[in-house]
This record gives sequence, structure tokens and C-alpha cells, in this order.
Amino acid sequence: MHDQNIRVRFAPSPTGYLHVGSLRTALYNYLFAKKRGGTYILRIEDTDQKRYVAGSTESLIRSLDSMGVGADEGALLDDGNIGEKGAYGPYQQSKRLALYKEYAEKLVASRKAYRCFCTAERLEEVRKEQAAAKQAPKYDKHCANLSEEDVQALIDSGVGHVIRLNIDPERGEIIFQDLVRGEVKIHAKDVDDQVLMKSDGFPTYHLANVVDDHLMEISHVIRGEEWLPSTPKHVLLYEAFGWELPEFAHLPLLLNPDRSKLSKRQGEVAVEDYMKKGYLKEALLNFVALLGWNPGSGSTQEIFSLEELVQAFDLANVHKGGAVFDVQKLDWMNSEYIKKLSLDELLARMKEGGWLEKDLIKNAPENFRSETYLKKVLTVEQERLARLDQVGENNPFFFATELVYDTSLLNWKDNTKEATGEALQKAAEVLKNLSEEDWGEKAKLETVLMEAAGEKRGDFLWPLRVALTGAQKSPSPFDVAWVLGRETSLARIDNAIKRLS
RNA sequence: GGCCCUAUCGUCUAUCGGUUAGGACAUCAGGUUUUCAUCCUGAAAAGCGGGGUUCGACUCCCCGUAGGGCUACCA
Repeated sequence: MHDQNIRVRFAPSPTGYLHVGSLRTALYNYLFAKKRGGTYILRIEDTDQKRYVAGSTESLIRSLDSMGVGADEGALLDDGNIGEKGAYGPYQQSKRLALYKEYAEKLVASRKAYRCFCTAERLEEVRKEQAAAKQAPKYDKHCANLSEEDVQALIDSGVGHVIRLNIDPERGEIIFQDLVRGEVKIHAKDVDDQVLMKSDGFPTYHLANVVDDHLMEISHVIRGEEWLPSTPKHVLLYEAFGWELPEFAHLPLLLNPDRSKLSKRQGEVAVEDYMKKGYLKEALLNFVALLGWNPGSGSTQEIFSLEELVQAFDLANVHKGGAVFDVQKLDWMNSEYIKKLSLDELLARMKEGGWLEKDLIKNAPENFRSETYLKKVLTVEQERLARLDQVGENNPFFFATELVYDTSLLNWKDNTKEATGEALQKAAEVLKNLSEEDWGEKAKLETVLMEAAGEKRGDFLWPLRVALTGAQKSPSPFDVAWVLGRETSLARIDNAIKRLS
């Protein structure tokens, strides 16, 4: 089962929170590794000092762990601090700077790369000219053939420089195989002399990525489609080093409703945000798994546990086209997961997510906040919930001290208030005669009240329901009475009768 | 502009040369019901266009078209 040749990595950049698209990439890496008995590694690509956001590495790891797709090897959280596990570290690229420098120098020595002293101004000018001439913006190899003396003189003069990959435009086509797209070809003449080492001594993604994937013995590079165009550069780097190529698999993008790359502009993108909105991690994971992948072979299964995903996953069934992130379907899936939770689990999730602390519940009287009471509310609401944060939202009367409603609402259709009053009196009598034990049974309440209602259910049940809820829409009066309990229910009915007279 | 990728119901997708093109979400209608929701039943809804290849193309090839991605000393 264990296959030490299979090693994959999820390599996020700590520039904020975990993006749902990144979550899916992490998930696919996780699934692939678990399915094949391989190792799933977390590597932090923090090579851009300008974009680094303090604390985001920690939050990235925390999110991954809490979603259940934490890594086997690599960066991890040790008592709140960033630590690591594994024999291929360090797993934060900022701690591997000497390594990148060493490999970049090797490339310079073998003339596969060269030092470039061009200023940002010159680069910009060249690009401007190219744009004017309708040419592709590419570095013009201005520094590619500097003599060693010139290079030394420039270094001595203290001018900063970068190291660029030296691509031979005459090299012809660069061809590589992609596990989801098949053969991909790009002409060398269309590939830019990519900067490998920045003037600040940090590597660019391209160098660090290739060096690390090789040193960490990564067998499969599974990443987003946005990397497809730069893969030829990586292929060339592997070649320049004389290293064996890993397998590549470029995943389709997650899209906004307008089919552009999923972005903050058009909705939530942080995993954290979805958790805060009351989505279950299992539901989000399941949903995101199906964006770009399907179980294949005609299966119509849509609800998958993480274990089932591991069993069913196969890169061969990954789609090529991008997938729109449809929140409506997420809501449906989330409601399916909520329905499957036991009452205790549901309550625990509510606590965990802090939803019991929202104003509606926090400001309710003590007896409406007990666990037994909340469990009764959840019993009634469970099947109606799309998200955990919706608990009580449609049924505020479960937590209200006083009901505010128009008395005329009590009348069913064209009934007079006298008829309504009679119905409520009857309901009050029936309910008063019930034992405390009967009140504890939802089914018993229903049986008794349905019996009292007789043929004309609306005449009886509607006023009762309104008396208990003060609302036009709500769960059944049996359910509501059961949740509220004897004292509150009778008090509310009494109050309604008084209002009618 | 250049390069690359992609293309089945509104959305997620099945199909891997021969099907009445299937499922799910959403939508609509009906049923259950005191209301709303749930639930049940049903309906409407798709192969971008044009050429090939083939006895036969949604499926393979080419050309368009459209959408997207990339085009930084960002990842």
C-alpha cells in the first residue's frame, strides 16, 4: 500500500488566507497521495517579501488541518509556531536561500543562465517598444553575452543584478505530457528568459519550485492551470540541471459566475469565510472535490466522505474546462450534510462555530438558552437549514420574550374573532389537561391537537400557530408548542385570547 | 498584441464512434399540508459554427468562433 515513490506537494504562498481554489488543489494532492499510498507534503513558498502577510503561514496550516487535509510531511504547527516534519527540509523556501543561490550559480557556470544588470527603467522601455511594434514582450537578451570582465566590472561597481535562464530560441518545440491535458507544446522562441534569482537574493517561483521539487523528490506536480504557460520554463530548468522530469497535472480553474478566475470581487474566496457563514467543512470539501472531477464510469454519486473520495479519486477523471463555483449547489450540499448530523453533533457544531453567541440567542432569556431547549429547536429546524448560521433566523419566536404581531393575523381566512377566540380557548383547555410527560412528546402533542382540530383544521390550527409564533410562516403548532414547552405555550395562547377580547 | 488551454441543459457533470444524450443544483407545475419549509411526482432545459474521417459522429482531425489563463526582479 505504501509507495514511497509517490510524493506530491501542496505549495501555497503565504499572502493571505486559504483560497477555496487552493483548498481544492490541496485536496486533490491529498486524495492522490492517499489513494496511491504516497506522501503528501506541505511546502511554503514565501519567496516574495513584498507580498508576505504576517501570520498567514500559520493560518494556512491551521485551515488545512481543520479541513482534514493536513500534510504528512513538511511545514506544520507546533504549539502555534511553525515547525516541520520530514527529511527533506527546510520546508519554507525563505529558509533555503543558500540552496537556490548555489543552484543558480551552477547554471551560470554552465552558461545555462546569465547575470542581467538591466534596470527596471530599461526593461520597461524595451517592453514599450515591443508593444508599439506589436511584438510579444520579452527580454531582449541584452546581457546574455557580456564578457566575464564586463560582468566582474559591473559587480564591482555595485550594480545590482538578477540571474536569468538562457533560452535558445532556436531550440524548437518544448514538449511535455500533462496527465489531464495530454501533450502540450510551446515554441522555445515564445518563452522568455525568465528571472531565476532576484536582485534581493531571493529566488523566483520558477527556480525555487524546480529545485525543491527535485530535492524533495516530488513525483507528481499537481497544481492550478495558471501554471501551464510557465511549465516549459520549468521543463527547461530540469533539462539544464540534468534532472528527471516529474509528472505534471494541471487542474482546471475555479470560476466566478461570469467565468473569470474565481476572485474576491465576486464573492467569498477564503475557506475561513465559508466556515464563518455556517458551511460544514465536510460539505465544502465534498463540493469543491466535484468541481473539476467526477467519479466516472457512469456513477451519479454526489455525496462523498473524505474516505470515499480517496477511494474514488483518479486524475484520469479530472475535467479540462474551468468550473463555476455555484453557491446554490453548495447550499444544497451543506443542507444534506446538516441533515445527516446527530442532534449532539449539530449542537456541538453550533457551539464550535460560535453561533450560539449570536445576538438572537445571546439576548434570549435564560430558559431559551439551555441545551435541552436548544436541542428541541434544532430538532425542528435541522431539516430546514442550509447553513448553521441560519438557526433561529426564520423562527425568532423561539427566542423572543414577547411576540409582536397584528391581532388580525390570528384569524384563519374570513373567520370572525369570536370563532378564533373559541378555537384558542379549546386549544388552551386541551393543552392544560396534558401531563408534563405528554408535553415531552412531540408526537403526543400532534395526536391530541389533531384530534381537537377535527374536520376544520385551519380554523383551529392556524390561530394556535399564530398565537404561539406571531408569525405568518413557521413550523407546525405541534412542533412549536413542543419546543416552547407548557408554560410558555399556555402563556402565549392566553395572551392571544386577551388580545382578541 | 503574442502564446497556451478549453468548449454537452442557466450551473456542476455522465457519455470515452452506434443512447429516446443520463444524473444533480437551480427553475416551473402538481401532490401532501393550518402557513412556510421539508418531502413525493412530473415538466421544461444541452452537444458553438463549418468542413473532413467513417457505414455511422457529442465523441477523432482541421479551420473558424467564443470564453479563460499567462504574458513581472508575484505566486
